[in-house]
Amino acid sequence: MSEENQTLAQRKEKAEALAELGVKLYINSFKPANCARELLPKGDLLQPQQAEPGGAVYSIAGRVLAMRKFGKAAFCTVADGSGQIQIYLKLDILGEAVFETFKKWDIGDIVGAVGTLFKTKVGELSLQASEIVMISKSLRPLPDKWHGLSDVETRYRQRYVDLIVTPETRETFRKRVEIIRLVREHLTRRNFMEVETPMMQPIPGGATAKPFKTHHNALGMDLYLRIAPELYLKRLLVGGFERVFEINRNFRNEGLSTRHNPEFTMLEFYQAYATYEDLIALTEEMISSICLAVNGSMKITYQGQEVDLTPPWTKLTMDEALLQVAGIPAAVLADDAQVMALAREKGIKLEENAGPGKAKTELFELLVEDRLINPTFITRYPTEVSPLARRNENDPSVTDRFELFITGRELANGFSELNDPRDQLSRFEKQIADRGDDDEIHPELDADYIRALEYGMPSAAGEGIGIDRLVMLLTDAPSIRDVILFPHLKPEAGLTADRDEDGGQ
RNA sequence: GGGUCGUUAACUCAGUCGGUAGAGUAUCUGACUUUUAAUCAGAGAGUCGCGCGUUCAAGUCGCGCACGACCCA
Repeated sequence: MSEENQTLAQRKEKAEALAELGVKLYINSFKPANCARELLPKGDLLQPQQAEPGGAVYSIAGRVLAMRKFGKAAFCTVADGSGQIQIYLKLDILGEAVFETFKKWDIGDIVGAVGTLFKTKVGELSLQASEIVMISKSLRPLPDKWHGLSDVETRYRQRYVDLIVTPETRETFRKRVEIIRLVREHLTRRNFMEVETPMMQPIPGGATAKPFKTHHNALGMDLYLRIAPELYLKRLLVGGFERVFEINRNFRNEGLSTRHNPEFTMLEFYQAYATYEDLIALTEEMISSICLAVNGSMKITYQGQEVDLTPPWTKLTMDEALLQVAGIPAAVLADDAQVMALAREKGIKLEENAGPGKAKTELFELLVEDRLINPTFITRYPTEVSPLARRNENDPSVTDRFELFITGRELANGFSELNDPRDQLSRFEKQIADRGDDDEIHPELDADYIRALEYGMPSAAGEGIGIDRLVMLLTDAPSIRDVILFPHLKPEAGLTADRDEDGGQ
């Protein structure tokens, strides 16, 4: 014990002292009948220093966040899941013995109180406790009540502490839950059915990314954590489920950044007999209405930038974007050789087999993406970079595909689906032939997917929306780690469980 | 992978030219029965991220490492 920090040692002593007074430290018999949010409005009916007429008895439970002690009386700010309420403890009412146990309370303890309501002379509704209980004794001190917890590493590693002391963090994750609920509701109302497809796949398909590899012992085979659910969802279209969606984790074995976490949440949805234009309309309506529901306005601020999500949103073809936003002359865009030359001139490294489609896409990423602050759909993506999208009827070099950009970031990607098994097979084969030196990316031929298409997949359109990025946008979060409860970090050095000889129960 | 910055008490942070480690909050003791960043008086609390080096002397200078943040690839 002597090796620990002082506070931890002192609290353990207090815990022992309480135990000697006959107070149990970790009970599960107290069930609060009320919560802060429910009681607080009752204060509107009271004048300062007035007790609630009728003297109804309420009970609450929560964590002590602050204490103001006066020798023979005290105020405690207690937080439960719904909010905060103050309890008032008085020697006269509780009696010597109980008040003595209260003196061993600490900030951070989870306690229960039973009592009546009154308003203090400064006008704060308070529960005057007639009974108090210790529900769970806290052994570690909470961060500074005024400055809070600002060390981001601790906020990510010990999210539980962050959630206790940072209201903004609680708010962000409540919003996240609400956003996902609204997405689900939006699609369900339109007769989409929510499904679950494999997270472990023998062939990681549906995107180009490095997968995580794992091994199934009983089957004696390698499996990959999915990089996308796309090919399974489209198998369901073949099966006759005409509108499906999945909100779940994808895994990509790549770098971490403020926009990338190795596991992230993706919405994918597929609608039979629809085109990418239908999905553009759906996306615009869904995201703008969710923003309105969550933020009370379609005009928001993201990291100091004004963003207006009021529909209709801008729609530009990739060529139009390159012309209007990047100022690349139409004559250059129309000439494959000039496009390739321009890309090289801008320092873009193109693989030997890369064509003008790849070059345009790279130029777009370099010169246009960052500048698309208000929502913008970019359409007519080159076929070369869209292995799963349907070719445009009039121009087979581009696909019926779009991506959505907001605050310079890709938020959604959708297209009319390729359902011709012959075209799909040849594009898979090209993808495999073009595989670079990178052994970690495995474009493998998913023969079963081709077989599924051979049974006939209805015409359809499908889309993926990055949920984490959507939540970042709508909660004004600068980093993806701020919208993921437990983001990935390297293990903490030197962390061991405290195994004090008498610390356990 | 590269660059920049950071790591000092439980939390938030100071620490000058290299010369005994500081504050506020929290904690502990005492006073205080309507406070709310309660107040007043007193006290305790440090592996200065880790290691090596330079020096009579290192939180401070140098090198390496760990972890984190941001930027770049």
